[in-house]
Amino acid sequence: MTNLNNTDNLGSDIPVPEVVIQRLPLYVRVLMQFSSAGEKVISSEQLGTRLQMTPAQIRKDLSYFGRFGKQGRGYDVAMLERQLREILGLDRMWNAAVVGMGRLGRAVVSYPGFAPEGFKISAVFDTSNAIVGKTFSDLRVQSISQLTESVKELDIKIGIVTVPINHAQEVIDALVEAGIKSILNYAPLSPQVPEGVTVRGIDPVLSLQSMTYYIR
Amino acid sequence: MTNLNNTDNLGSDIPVPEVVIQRLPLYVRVLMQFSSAGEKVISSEQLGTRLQMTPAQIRKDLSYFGRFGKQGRGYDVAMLERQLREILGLDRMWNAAVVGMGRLGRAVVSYPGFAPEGFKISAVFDTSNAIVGKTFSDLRVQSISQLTESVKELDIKIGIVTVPINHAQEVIDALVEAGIKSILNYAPLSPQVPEGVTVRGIDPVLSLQSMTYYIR
DNA sequence: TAAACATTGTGATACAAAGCACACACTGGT
DNA sequence: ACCAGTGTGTGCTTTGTATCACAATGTTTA
Repeated sequence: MTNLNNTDNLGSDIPVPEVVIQRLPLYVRVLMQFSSAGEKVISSEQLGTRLQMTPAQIRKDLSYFGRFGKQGRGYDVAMLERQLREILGLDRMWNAAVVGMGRLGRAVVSYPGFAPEGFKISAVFDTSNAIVGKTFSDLRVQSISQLTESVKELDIKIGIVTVPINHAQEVIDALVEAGIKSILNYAPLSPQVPEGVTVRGIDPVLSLQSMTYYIR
Repeated sequence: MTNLNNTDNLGSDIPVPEVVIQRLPLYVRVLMQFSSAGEKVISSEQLGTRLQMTPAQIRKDLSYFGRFGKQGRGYDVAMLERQLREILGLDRMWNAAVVGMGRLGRAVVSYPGFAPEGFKISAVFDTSNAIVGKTFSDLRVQSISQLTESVKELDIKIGIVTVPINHAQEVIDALVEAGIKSILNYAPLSPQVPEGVTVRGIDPVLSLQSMTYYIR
């Protein structure tokens, strides 16, 4: 143990490519699997096989954030998972609001996959008065006009859009207006958002439509 | 260079990048919007604004497949949509099988967005005997052991996986075994598949997990 | 303690995608 | 019939991403 004081180029401000960021959660997921299989250590090679990518790429990706491995050995599973979670901001809870309480919105609020990963749906909204006031999964549906207020009060940082396509853009505008910077969009359109706001689309039809190219 | 004999590189076999293929459905979507707004003609600039990308990129993408525009004018909306649909193989119907008839699977079969785009869910399966035999949306749940047979009989080309994570890999193996080359995977894992099989994951948690990086 | 082995971290290199910029082609007005 | 205006298609340049390949550093074995 000669020099562990590796404060190097970590503070450098070249931005990390977005593709890299998008891969980190995949690493976290595999690490969880290894962890629950009782493995203490993992190599870039093992990670690579699981994710069908080259070991080199994984090492490069990780090297953007620090030096987490040990030569001749690999990465400590628990430690690497902790580090990656911290980098991604997954070491805390995030409050989300769902807008659109139709069939899809109700499926989303009752989806059991969010909570274990630290995403809590703390408020739900709808544009239609017919639905406002009803309760789903212990959440009373609020009018969209109360969005800004609730966002502040409940410290909501994520918006999930499950309204029909014809209301999607206006709802997204409202979320942006309320200060939301991260939006998960289930509506089948490419919304217009100002710079600084991140939107990720969930769109099974788009996925299918690009797959058919390969089986034509 | 006075050679205008441009019969060229359209038949060339350099493969079209996958990113390009994935963008084509976005173009189709915007074209539909323009079409139903009564617009007859669209420019790469207009397309670009809608999709938040540069006009040049759109023109480049399209040029992989032919010359669809008219200088000084733009693209004929109806014609370009037809062309792109043909390229993507969207000028026909596709039969799909859903495997996993739990909460998620049932949501998927009753999702009204697939049919209008030519994706028909023609059979549904489950691994559990408790569910086999029941009927959802007019489809009788079959045992997974009948997969290969049904795939042939009903000309199923697409598999949609909605089983819990612990059964996902085996179900995907079964689909591959049955000759399926295109899989839409809702289970939160990166499955192992042989070369030649395309998998697209639908994974809201992954999307959220990479967004939090930017709001930390 | 030393030698054989394993695996990281990274500069250099190769490959891929995006954007620029302009010749060319079409349109519409006079 | 011409000219001004517009927007495509594409070669070239720039930017971005993935891979290679190896020195450095750790582990294991005897």
